[in-house]
Amino acid sequence: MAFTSVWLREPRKPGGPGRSREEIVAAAVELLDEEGLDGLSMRKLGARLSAGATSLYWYVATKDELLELAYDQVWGEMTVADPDKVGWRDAVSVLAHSMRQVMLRHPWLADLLGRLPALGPNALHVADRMRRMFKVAGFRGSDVDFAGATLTAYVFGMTTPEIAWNSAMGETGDDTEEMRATVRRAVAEFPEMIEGVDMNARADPRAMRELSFDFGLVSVLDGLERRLTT
Amino acid sequence: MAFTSVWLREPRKPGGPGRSREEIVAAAVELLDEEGLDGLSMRKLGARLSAGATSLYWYVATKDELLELAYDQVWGEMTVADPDKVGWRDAVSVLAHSMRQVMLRHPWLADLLGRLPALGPNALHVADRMRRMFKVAGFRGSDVDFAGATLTAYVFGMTTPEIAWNSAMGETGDDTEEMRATVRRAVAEFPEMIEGVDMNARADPRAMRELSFDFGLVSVLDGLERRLTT
DNA sequence: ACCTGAACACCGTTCAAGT
DNA sequence: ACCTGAACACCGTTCAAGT
Repeated sequence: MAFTSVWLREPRKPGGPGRSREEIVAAAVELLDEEGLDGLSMRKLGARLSAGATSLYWYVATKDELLELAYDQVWGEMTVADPDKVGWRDAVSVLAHSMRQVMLRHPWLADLLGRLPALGPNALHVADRMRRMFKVAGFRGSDVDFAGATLTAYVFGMTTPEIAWNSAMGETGDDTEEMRATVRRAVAEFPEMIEGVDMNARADPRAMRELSFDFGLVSVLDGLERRLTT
Repeated sequence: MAFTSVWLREPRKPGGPGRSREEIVAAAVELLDEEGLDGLSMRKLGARLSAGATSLYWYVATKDELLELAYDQVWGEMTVADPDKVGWRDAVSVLAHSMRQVMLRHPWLADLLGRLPALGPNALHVADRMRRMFKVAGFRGSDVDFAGATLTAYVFGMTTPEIAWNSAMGETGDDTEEMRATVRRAVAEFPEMIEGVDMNARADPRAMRELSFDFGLVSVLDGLERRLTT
């Protein structure tokens, strides 16, 4: 009914007997990394902690709360540089690359971003530092938020399809050759698309994605920088 | 095992007795619009077509195939302008706004983007035309794809959180006042964030999101344009 | 060719009951 | 304070059987 989040209510007092929140979250992240979002069920997580499936409900009101916790946990892996030392453009750039790497390391993140509120301490810390970066750059007022939203939208939007591609490939094995043939067939009636598929035929897809990410990131940063000079 | 998609195999010959694929897809989109991704189950969709839950498996191999069909269906709602007539920047801009509107109209799209392959005719048509736009702009080689990826990443990444916000608000009712208070509490230790929350306190959130989207879109377009002048 | 119902192996969550 | 098992109301998908 009301807007809720794990972070908006008091947690169980830690330090008692029984499992700790950290233990549970760590196990959840493990399971998510191994089996993906669909692989995480309360029963499986319970088993991994050698507990009954429903014991978890003592620590967590709902599965979504558990996901919020796991979510914030990995936000802690982001690298935030100090814009006063390295300059805002480098700081933002490092953060963007770091966000991408964390997402690639935890592919289930893509499914959660934008679906869950990001009010955990780690997520807030990153957001706080990012605001700082754009203020150092010279943005003022709402533009600070707009710039931040633009940057994260880009990174998130660029990395999500990359993850999907990875996992599609992971399941298929690396028969890139055969699948390119089928894609070419699907694309047969679209002249521009044929050109695109053919052009990328002999490129290394992994390297290509790095190039693409950097191309877009530079574009976004240039475009943001332009907002400052008027 | 192998990489699959509805679009890569022959459909049931249409025109026979029984339900048509269009009928089923239309019902699926309806149900998705009304109840969201979690609201669509094979049983509910079957009921809506006054059929047994499992009858659908005659037309569709799996639920994901059904989603692929619904997915491509709404790609058909995108507005694609002719860059030779209106210029590449306007054409891209119109497409970007259109993508956002379609996503807001079908919030479940956000959950599917990047999760499913987009090999349907409507999605390919849009991609084809977008490639055209960036070629008219002057991009060559892989840069055409990079520019397209950047643009769609931005729109997708920007609109996904907007949808999440909308649905969170939809469930809560519009007690924006109370929830801003709780957010402020969560954010208490992060000085930059406090400023951000306070600043936006009396702004109309809906108008704010339009502004934010346009700010970012102009930035992305400026940044892309800059790639052309070197 | 098309549709059905029963069945299988799962889910998240509640709750009374145990220690 | 913490944990359990049984139970409820769901899932997607398979398959033998019907018309």
